Order: sequence, then structure tokens, then C-alpha cells
Amino acid sequence: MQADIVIRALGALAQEHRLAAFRALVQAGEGGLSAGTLADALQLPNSSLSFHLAQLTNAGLIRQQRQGRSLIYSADYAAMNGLMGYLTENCCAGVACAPDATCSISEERNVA
Amino acid sequence: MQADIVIRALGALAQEHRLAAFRALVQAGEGGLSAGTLADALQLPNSSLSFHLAQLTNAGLIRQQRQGRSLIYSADYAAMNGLMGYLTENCCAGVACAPDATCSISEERNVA
DNA sequence: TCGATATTTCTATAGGTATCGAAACGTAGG
DNA sequence: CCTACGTTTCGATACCTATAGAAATATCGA
Repeated sequence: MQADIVIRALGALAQEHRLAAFRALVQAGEGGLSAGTLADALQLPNSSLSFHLAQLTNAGLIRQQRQGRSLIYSADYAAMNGLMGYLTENCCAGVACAPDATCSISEERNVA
Repeated sequence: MQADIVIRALGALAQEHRLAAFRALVQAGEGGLSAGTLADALQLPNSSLSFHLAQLTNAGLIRQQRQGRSLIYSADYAAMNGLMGYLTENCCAGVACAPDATCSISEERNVA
């Protein structure tokens, strides 16, 4: 992951509503959420949310997918992983401080 | 770490020159770097760099310390840790995906 | 105290970002 | 086809950010 896309990703997350939206999408899992559902959850006008979703999409952090009349957005875990990897490697004393850190959907991680 | 400070930290890092400055400070270690040294390294006018260092300071990511005529800046590893922790917990499927991840200065981590 | 050095603060300017109503666009169903 | 629905794009406005020269501040050495 190169610095350019990292900066866009950081910028995309550096906003109250976008951070909230991304968190909601991460929690929602692979199924994602429709724009309308998100707008309700975040109490934002559709046009405002659409603007923020476009920013997140442009940064590569989320993806869009039409389902009937609705547009379903979902988090791109690989992109988030890439971001975490960059920060770990470049902003933590120059060495990977958590080499095995991976961000993934929480599918039964409490393996006995 | 609450969302407010996280947003400021993300915003502080979401800029070409600030990301470069922070990376340099992280690499420099606890000793830090003077404003002038950084300005030289990043090829920025002093006043511009000063503006960016103020942003990083305001976000709690770096600290200032006078040494003679120079002001020495150094990365705040704890703050970076906090940021990584927040992202790991809140932007990675709702669970910590790297619970033991810590960001620290690279002091002899290849312990035999 | 004076001049030189290191850095910040001031000031102005240009460009980017957030907001949200209104209009436009695709999709589905009758 | 026509209407309703979900969502985006447009347009206007207000605010925030980046830039960098010039002036101000702080420290040191002679």
C-alpha cells in the first residue's frame, strides 16, 4: 500500500460521520447495509450521507453493490488491513510491531 | 481513546507532509528531531512545517521539548498505540483482531 | 547589550470540505 | 407507460485547511 492511498484512507476516516458509517459497515459484516438504512442509523439527510459514502468509496474502504432499488454498501476488510499494515510498519518505530495483525469479519473467533 | 481524539489523529496523519514528518519522527526514536532538521529533510519552508507540527501536536501524536535554541519534536508512541487500538477494536469487525499489538521504539526486539 | 540563530505567529490568499434542499436518475411494480 | 421508491448529483453557502513570506519571539555567544 503506497502513501497516496493511505492518505486518502486516513482522510476518509477522519470525519465524524464517515468514521461512524465505516464502523457500522464493519459491524454489519459482509452483508453490508443499504444507503437508506445507514442514513436512518446515522440520522443524516440522504444527500449528505451519499457524499460521505462517495468519499469512503473513493478511498477504497467500502464497496457498492446494487440490489433491486437499493444500493448496498459493505466494508472492504482487505483495504483496512492494508491501512493497518502500513501504519504498523511505517508509524511504529520503523518495524512491524504486530506482524500477524489482520482485520477480518468476526466469524467465530472464540475457537475453543 | 474516544472518537473525538481519534478523528483528530486521523486528520493529522491524513496529509502528505504530516505523514512524512510523523514517519521521520517515529524512525528517529525517543531522541526526536529539531524543527529545522525536519524542515530540511522534508524540503518545506519553516513556517509551513511549523503549521503541520502544530497540527500533529494538537492531535497528541507528537511532543515538543526545547533544547537550547532548538525545539525538538518526538513521536508519542502511546498515542499511536491508542489510535491503533481504536482502529483494531472498532474498524475490524467489532473485535480486536490483534490484541497484543503494541507500537514501541525498536529497542533490540530481536531478543535471542 | 547586540547580533545571529532557531522557530513560531501573523497575515493574506487559494483551494478544499461539509451541509442539505431540490432536481435528476435508475429500478420495480401495477 | 406511469407512479412510487431509493439514491445520487447539482447548486449554493459556510467553513476549514494549506501555503509561504514577513514580522515577532526566544535563546545563545561575544
